[in-house]
Amino acid sequence: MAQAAIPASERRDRTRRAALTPDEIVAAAIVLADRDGLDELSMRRLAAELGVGAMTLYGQFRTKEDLLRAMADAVLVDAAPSPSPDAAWVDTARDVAVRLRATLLDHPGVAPLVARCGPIGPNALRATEAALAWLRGVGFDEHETPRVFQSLLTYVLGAVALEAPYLSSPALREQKADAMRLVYESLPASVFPNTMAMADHLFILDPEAQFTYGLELLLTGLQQRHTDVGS
Amino acid sequence: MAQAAIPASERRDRTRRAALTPDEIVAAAIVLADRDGLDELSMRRLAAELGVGAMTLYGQFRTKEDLLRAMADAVLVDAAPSPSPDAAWVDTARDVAVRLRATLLDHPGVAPLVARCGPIGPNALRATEAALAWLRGVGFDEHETPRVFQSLLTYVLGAVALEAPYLSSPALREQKADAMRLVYESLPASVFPNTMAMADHLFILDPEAQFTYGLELLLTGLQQRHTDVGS
DNA sequence: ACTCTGTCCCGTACGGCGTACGGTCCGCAG
DNA sequence: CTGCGGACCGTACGCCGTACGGGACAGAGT
Repeated sequence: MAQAAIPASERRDRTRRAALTPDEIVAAAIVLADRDGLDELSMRRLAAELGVGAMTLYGQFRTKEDLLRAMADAVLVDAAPSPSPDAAWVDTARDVAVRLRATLLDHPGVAPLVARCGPIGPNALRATEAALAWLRGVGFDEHETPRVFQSLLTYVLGAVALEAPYLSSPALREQKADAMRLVYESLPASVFPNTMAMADHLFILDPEAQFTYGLELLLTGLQQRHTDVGS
Repeated sequence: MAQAAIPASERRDRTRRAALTPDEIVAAAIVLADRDGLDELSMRRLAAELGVGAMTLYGQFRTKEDLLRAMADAVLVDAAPSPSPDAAWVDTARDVAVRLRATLLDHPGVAPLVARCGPIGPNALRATEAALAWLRGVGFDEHETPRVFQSLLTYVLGAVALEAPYLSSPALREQKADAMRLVYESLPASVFPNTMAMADHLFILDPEAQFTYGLELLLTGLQQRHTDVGS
């Protein structure tokens, strides 16, 4: 093969390149997943984006699954709560939930992976530990703390799961919008009066306000529970 | 080709079979997805399960995506709330949330699709309409109702998203369990004291109780909101 | 200077995927 | 008997994840 003819610009500097690091790969994978959607993320495409051959990636990740797990965890740097001593714990709770949601929605391609992979990566573990320590610190006991943590996490992940698809790729977003318009225009108003009346608030408008609403419900319940149990 | 030699038992009764219906296909797809996991659901395998060729399926569904949407919706028959007139509305709310979760966990292979596809199928729309009508009936106004509905849905879907992977296939369940055991055994207890202390309650034990706990938080908040706003 | 060795990198190939296309077979209407 | 319309599917194409084996190159040993 006429390999000598390949120009240096496409050869990605064939002189030893300090090895393609896992972090470079993960970063590129996240960019690709967020831009084109998770379905469009293939090992070949990712490798092409990095200017290497597909099999090169398998030097750093035994499997595509491994890479996906790494992506899910990479997104969770800075997910730990940042309690300020002079703020009410409810405000800290709200803040961490809002920040986590924002982080995940910044990475709509990666968001589905976070729920699927579970909190087994180093960043996820660090954030979990910090959250648990904080909850213990504000007066929840050993039994209550994991329940509270998990409840908040559940709500945030649910909200993201419902929102992220609309952001994850132009194609999917448009397809959803089409389907919804079609439904709302051809739906018999006599059978679905409430759906029609509240359609706008149901799915489209102001997901931020919707998220806040449910979060406040949760926090109200939490506050009550907190004072009931003691501390 | 020696087609005459194919026995009738494998030919699936070549005499006109009243056409393979979409519902048969969807039912078989759900069984397959729940048994082997969503990743194992391919058009070829599904067709083989039904005793037909792969391309036969495309007579009923333009695309695999269409089939997945149909599966997501099929699971939602009976998802509508069943309010009994002499029960408190909070109890009805709890009941519908618990039932939806149970339904989705009965179909761990299909559950991820429900969040991804949105409520655009006929069953989903029927259930949504019924839920909205019920909420209006118990005193939530036009602005509040979709918020409440969406908040409950968010929590249930989040909970299912966190639980379903553990049920969706033996392979994945075992892989997760392995990863978690490994983490919990090789984790430096000095850095992760809280995670270690509460590990059992965090992820493994009694997801049902965990779900109920967060649901009660949400219902407490809802109740307070309900009395604040009026009715 | 010349080999040796380890490390990175990747060309090739295999089996499986979704699905476009163009038949083939059948029961029935004329 | 002939023709038709619809259910069914064999084949093929371009992707996918990834096992395998080998090529290129830096530095160590002689």
